[in-house]
Amino acid sequence: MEAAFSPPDKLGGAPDGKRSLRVWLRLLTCASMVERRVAARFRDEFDTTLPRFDFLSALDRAGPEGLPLGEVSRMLLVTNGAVTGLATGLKADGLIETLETADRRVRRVRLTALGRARFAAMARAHEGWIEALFADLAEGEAEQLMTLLDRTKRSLQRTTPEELAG
Amino acid sequence: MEAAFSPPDKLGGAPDGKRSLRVWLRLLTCASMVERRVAARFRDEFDTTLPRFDFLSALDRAGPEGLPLGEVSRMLLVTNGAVTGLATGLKADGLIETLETADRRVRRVRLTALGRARFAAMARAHEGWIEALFADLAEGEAEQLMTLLDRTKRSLQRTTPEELAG
DNA sequence: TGCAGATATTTTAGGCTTAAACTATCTCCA
DNA sequence: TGGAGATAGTTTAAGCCTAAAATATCTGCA
Repeated sequence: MEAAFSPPDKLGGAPDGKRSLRVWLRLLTCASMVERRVAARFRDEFDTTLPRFDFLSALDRAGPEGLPLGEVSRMLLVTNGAVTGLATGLKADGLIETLETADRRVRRVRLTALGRARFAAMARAHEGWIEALFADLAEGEAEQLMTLLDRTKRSLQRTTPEELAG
Repeated sequence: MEAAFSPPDKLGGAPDGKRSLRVWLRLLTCASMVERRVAARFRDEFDTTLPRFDFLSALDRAGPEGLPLGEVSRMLLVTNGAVTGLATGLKADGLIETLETADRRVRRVRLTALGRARFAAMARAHEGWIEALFADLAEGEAEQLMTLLDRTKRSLQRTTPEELAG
């Protein structure tokens, strides 16, 4: 349906590649800034890290059933290896526990009571930080941004690794 | 970059905090996806990494004057320690060289001829990847996104760490 | 039934990052 | 002039990430 490449486009001034590049750099800068600040807060106020928070968040949503590590891996967009390490640490801290499963290859984990409590406090704080960071965006702007980011995400998903080859 | 967790999604009557959270998660997801794909390309086609490319890119813009490591650190938004390590590796590969400076605390570096050549090839490829990844965004959408990201960046900068305290 | 291939996780090796402590050098002013 | 404090960079300890190899277990089919 759609060409996998864009022809040279001299119509509007800057060529397409440059414009995409500028969008990407701004996107990256914003993401880095937020991440850095949030990570600092998590460290200072909860003595924890963002990946650990993300892990707990996934389990919080999953409820008492818990989740297999592979599922967590897919949700967090990180490799199995990374998840294994996080799970080890969180278990050592008593925030998660392992469940018995029929398939013994699978390691299904869920929050402990302590884990739930800790996560609730962190999530509340986290929401406040994000709200403060994005406070200058008007409601309409936020909606617009969200829509454009959705379109961006779809563009990224459509572009398979093979198409990118060159 | 870090993976996203997804908050419960209550469309419509969501309070501000939730909307900011959703914007942030989409932003993070997009940034992570691009970063992952670009990193894979750099590894497969040039046997290098994104941070190294970013370092070379900063030096390329700087020209024959080069840059002090501290300046690079500020441009890349990473700590001095990270920059020291990257510089060590790039120098070992013959891509950068150190310049004499009056202030002997300062280590000013610039691209070698080899570094310039390698960077040029990588930059060309990089631009193509980014263009392909964002290809589905119409010209107007890209402009709009850029504007909104600028506003976002300003909101982030306005929000000092102190204000974030809770 | 039994084995080949699929699947889930862990391990390993190597790179990046941070914060904080440390070294070297410079600047300023009493 | 000489030392206190600022500044630039390096080192260290610890955490996260990846890709790829290794383990363990399961499943399907001849």
